[in-house]
Amino acid sequence: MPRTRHHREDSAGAARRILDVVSTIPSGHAATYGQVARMAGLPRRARMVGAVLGGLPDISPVPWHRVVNARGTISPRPGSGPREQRALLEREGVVFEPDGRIDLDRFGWEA
DNA sequence: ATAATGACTTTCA
DNA sequence: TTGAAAGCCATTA
Repeated sequence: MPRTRHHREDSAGAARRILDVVSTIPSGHAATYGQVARMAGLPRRARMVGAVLGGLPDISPVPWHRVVNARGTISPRPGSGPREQRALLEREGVVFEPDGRIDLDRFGWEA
């Protein structure tokens, strides 16, 4: 393993912890990127959570669809991802308001 | 080493 | 409540 002097850990370790947290989000609920980052011990790294999820293979056991942004909406991105995400969440009983947001007070994950 | 990016978040008018 | 701006940080170029 290459030594990256003065770092607490490598990105692989961080990614692993992020995915561990995401894997813990219960069906029918959603957590925010920032929340996942904090719970993974990586405060202020919401963007990294998005990057890690974006790197998941098409078929993955990780419930990536249960992660939304702080506004309670599905973060836009090119491709069919957003549509698929909403479908998966609705399939679990998560309700979307007409403005495309979900009520985090109701469906947010409280660990 | 500098600059641009982006599945983000917080602040402010 | 809303949109713009600024803040943030690892990754890429």
